[in-house]
Amino acid sequence: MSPTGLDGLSMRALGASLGVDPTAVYRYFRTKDELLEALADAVVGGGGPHPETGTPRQRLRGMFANLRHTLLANPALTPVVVRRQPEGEGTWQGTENVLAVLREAGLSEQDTARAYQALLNYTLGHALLEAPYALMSAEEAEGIRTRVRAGLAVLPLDRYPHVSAVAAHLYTDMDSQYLYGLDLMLAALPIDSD
Amino acid sequence: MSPTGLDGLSMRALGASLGVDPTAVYRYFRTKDELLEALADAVVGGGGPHPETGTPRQRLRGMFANLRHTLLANPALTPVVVRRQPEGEGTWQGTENVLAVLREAGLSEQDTARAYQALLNYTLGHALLEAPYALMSAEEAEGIRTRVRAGLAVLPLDRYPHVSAVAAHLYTDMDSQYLYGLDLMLAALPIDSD
DNA sequence: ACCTGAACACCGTTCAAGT
DNA sequence: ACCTGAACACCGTTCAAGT
Repeated sequence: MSPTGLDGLSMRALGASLGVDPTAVYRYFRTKDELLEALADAVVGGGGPHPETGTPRQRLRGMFANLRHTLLANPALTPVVVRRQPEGEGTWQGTENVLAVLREAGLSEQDTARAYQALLNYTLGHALLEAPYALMSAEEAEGIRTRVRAGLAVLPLDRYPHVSAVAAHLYTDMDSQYLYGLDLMLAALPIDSD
Repeated sequence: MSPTGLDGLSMRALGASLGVDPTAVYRYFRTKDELLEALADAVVGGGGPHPETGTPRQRLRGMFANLRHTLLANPALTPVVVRRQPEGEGTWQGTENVLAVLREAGLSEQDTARAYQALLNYTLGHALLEAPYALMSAEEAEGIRTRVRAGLAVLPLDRYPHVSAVAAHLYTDMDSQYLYGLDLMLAALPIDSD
């Protein structure tokens, strides 16, 4: 099995694919980590003011689904982007946008901060969790989920009745799993009803 | 900086600390991954039937807070445990317990599966996210959070008014961040009121 | 100014050889 | 049955030397 993700990016492999000595890269980046940070910055870079429409909940839903999409656009870089300390235009603009929606929906400063953090941590954590799957082919990922469901369905019925009963509904696609959890959080936010 | 977490566990380092040739370990484990799986199994092992008390929400809260605690008890192993395919007594018993509470609280099979998945993904993702912090000293982790908050508070007020306003409430301790998000999800579950 | 190539201090893993 | 030690194919990184 050839290495995937970040393991596949070695300074030697990079040099080879550039047709250059592996150590030549050190003229431009002091360490491999610095190179990865630069790549992570490029991934995040895009975010403009991005005005979403609809109810507060719909706008928040769009913003975080969008963040998840950005994080998973280059799954090999997902861990690097997620662990990056928050900094840069894009990050701050994104934070400001979310906080504005929460605040204008009637949440207190405390609740705004807590809700933002909860939604952010959920999205970052979920991206970390699914990055390895995003790195494989769709068939490969589906194969794994199918195998897990089959394993669950075959458990002794007398000891694990509920697991057997709902096994077919578990380990579905990651998109709907993410959105279901996101909607739970959004539904519980103390947003003014109008 | 000496390597931390899994990077610190090399076959050579392991051999040295056992006072034995590095390759001797290969008599007992075929690969390093197999060794790590065995360690992950040991981490998960404990879970008995574990009857919690209180309302459904309280019981679910306890169960997932408990799972997070188990996952972070050995932060270096958190990624290994989280990515492990579900298997073994402990895992299945834990799943059965959660599903039972959800089902008995009046959720449909579909909703039971989806709610379980959402709570599980949130907890696994959050553990992945905070494992690096659990690996450092409490002072070190607090130092990082303080620095991030300070960075946020110092942003230009006219462009990021909401960020500046709530900066002091962001990046607090991980325990309350986790519990706040967990409570949001639990609050939104369609549980029978009695 | 930029690239090369040898070298250092590491990895995981294999395998013939020792006891 | 268990351990050793050399070896293979890798890493990230440094640095003197070349152009």
